Amino acid sequence: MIRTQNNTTEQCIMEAAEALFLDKGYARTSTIEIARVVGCNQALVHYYFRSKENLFKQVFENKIKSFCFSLLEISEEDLPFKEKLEKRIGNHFDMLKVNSKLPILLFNEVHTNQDLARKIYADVGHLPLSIIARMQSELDVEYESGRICKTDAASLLFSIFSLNVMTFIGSPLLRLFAENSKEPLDVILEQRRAENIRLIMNSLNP
Amino acid sequence: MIRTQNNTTEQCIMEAAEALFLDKGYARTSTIEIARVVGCNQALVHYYFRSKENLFKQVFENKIKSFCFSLLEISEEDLPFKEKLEKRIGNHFDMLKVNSKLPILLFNEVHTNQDLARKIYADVGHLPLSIIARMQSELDVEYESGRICKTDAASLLFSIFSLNVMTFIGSPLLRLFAENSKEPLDVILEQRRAENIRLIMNSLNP
DNA sequence: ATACTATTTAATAGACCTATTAATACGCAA
DNA sequence: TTGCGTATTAATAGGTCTATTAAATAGTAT
Repeated sequence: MIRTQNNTTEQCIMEAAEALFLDKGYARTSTIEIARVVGCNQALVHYYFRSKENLFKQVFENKIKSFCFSLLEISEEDLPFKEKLEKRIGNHFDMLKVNSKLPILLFNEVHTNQDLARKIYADVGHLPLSIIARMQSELDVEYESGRICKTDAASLLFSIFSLNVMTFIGSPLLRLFAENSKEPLDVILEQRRAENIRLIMNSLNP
Repeated sequence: MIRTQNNTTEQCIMEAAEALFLDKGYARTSTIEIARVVGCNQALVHYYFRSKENLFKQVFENKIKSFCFSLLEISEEDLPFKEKLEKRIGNHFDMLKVNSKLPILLFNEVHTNQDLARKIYADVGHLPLSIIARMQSELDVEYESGRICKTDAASLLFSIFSLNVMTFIGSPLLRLFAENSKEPLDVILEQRRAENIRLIMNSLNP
């Protein structure tokens, strides 16, 4: 058996699986192909992970949570609200840039695979409530002191989420839309990052 | 053979295929299942459409174009720019609501299926340029007369597209985010529609 | 009715895939 | 070295899927 890293076989399988799932989606990825990439026998994939579905879950379990709620995590820094929010939006964007193929994979699975959707829901369905509430109280304070307009936290967060995530889900279209500028994708992404922040901050004006 | 409509068999197959592809994605949908839904022999699917891929293309060919560029179509009404834009954003949203499962299907196929991506690109890749240019000139006129801030058409259009499309791709999350309100999804969608328009219009302020 | 065409069916070849099983190789402690 | 647990392999059962073929049926024009 040939391994590329000095990782354990189990780790190698997870890494190969992650790359393939992200590239081709769940349905189009086979355990045979995962094994071929790792350079091991296909039975090993089942030896370590029992089933393809289980492998998928193990690979993405943690990523799912951080993907869904990285935006909601309260940064501990003690900055004025607006600056803190700008930072959060940017951080969220950067996190997505590093995992740019994750959103389309997860949303596709959730949409086409009822079972997985329920599983994820059970896992993380309870999280947003408390975090949104905390955000709401921050927003209320700002509103009271006249620095922003009255704002619903859930709605705001979903808007940020939409703008940032769609930059990566829509990257094929983004290329088309930005064809005028002939810029490399990286530059376009930087522009989107700035524009997303601007859009959101603008929307808070009293 | 049992048909539900008095449509031709060919139409029935296309309708069943559309519904199944939208529900379960391309990879998880089999020609066998399509035939089962229609109530005909599986060979008929190939008799009329030769291959599953071909069937997919025939079903979604037109929808792909209207999906990608419905936003760009210039409405002929002769309204002030801002009112026209508000209308366009709303129309785009409404079109998506009627085809709410289309975005995730198309983006997933484009991301996981290189061939299809190239095919679509060849089909529609040339469209945006001229239309964005027209939009840009409208924006420039508004800018010159001081009614909006300097605005890049492609960027604006992509933002609108992001907010509207993500409402439907992200509907599972939207439910979570909006769990506080306990509103039915339809009400939440109306809120998003209004909020998307507000966000964009706000971003144009000089 | 006859002949010809279009539609539909049954049957199946040929791939490929998941998961399991039984056998083999390996590493290491006693 | 022997023995034992872990890792790995080959082989394959059993399933599903796409696409094709040849035969049967329905429809229509003459």
